[in-house]
Amino acid sequence: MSSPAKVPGRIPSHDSASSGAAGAVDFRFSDDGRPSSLVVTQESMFTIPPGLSPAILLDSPGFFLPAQQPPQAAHLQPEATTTRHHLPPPMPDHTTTKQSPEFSNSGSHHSQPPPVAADKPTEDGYNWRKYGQKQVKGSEYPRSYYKCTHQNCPVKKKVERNLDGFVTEIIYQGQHNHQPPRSGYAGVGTSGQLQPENFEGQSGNFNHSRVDASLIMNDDQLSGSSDSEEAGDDVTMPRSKRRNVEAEAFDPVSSHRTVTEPQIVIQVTSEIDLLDDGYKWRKYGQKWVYTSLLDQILTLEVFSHVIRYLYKELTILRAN
DNA sequence: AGCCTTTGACCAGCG
DNA sequence: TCGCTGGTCAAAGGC
Repeated sequence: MSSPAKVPGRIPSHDSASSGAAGAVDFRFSDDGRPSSLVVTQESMFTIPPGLSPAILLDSPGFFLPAQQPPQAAHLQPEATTTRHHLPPPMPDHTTTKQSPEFSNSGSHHSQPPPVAADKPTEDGYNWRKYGQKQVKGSEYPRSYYKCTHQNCPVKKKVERNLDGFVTEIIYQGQHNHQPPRSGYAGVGTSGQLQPENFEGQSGNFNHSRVDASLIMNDDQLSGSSDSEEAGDDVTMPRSKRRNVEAEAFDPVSSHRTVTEPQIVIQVTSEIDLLDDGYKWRKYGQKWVYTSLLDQILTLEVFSHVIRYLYKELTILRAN
């Protein structure tokens, strides 16, 4: 990536004005004007599949990956009252005794959930091997270096976590030349990796059987906000400031309170029965749930809004 | 046994 | 050339 132009942007996610944290993504462009990389901040909300180029993402309705999302049958929950337990919990760092906010307040009477694997790379569907860690100048937190463990895969990523284990920044480099291992997310195992193939060809497949998307959006973000500027009015906010705002939005106290505003929760199925949310679960039943055609249409509608919003925002930013 | 993390050393780019 | 810095290597140890 040579002399990239860094363009800040935001992914509309939770109602950041209330309690949700906004995922943020910086698109970087190479000299020829083509998107070259993504920098994702506050990763605990969204994980951008590292194998996808920004250009591909814009064409792909299913590019949001939950960092840790319990697999569920696809469904919509309009007017639902939800708590932030829907949020993928951040991954605590074992080197600190502090509990992540999500754990420390997730139900005051819950027993302490077992700590997630130490310094575990983000659960974005790929397996990573940490090959270094360093305290970089100008950064408050140590930076960890990961390589994709797939054979001959050139993808690397740099992850910065704060003392609570929250990912404060993640930078992907390169493109995967393979599909994510189907056997599960990072940390689940390394077996079952697929043979290298053109992953890009699959990127737009909305019905891909992996967990392809999980969005939690409020009504404003669904009802035409993509046509207004309000959703992106802080697009020009400096990244550092934006990060501070996001940090505030992730305040442990506020993030746990019950949210009463109408929300629509979209969760797309996963093949795996991995409920890696920090708690231990015992499965006591299984049942086929048929998603109605209406639900599927609504799901596509939501993603359509998101993609249009992102594309528009990107276009505006590039024009400036 | 195999894979992973840790961590000090080493390397390369830059001013 | 030297020092600084970010990135990578690789041995050691853990799981």
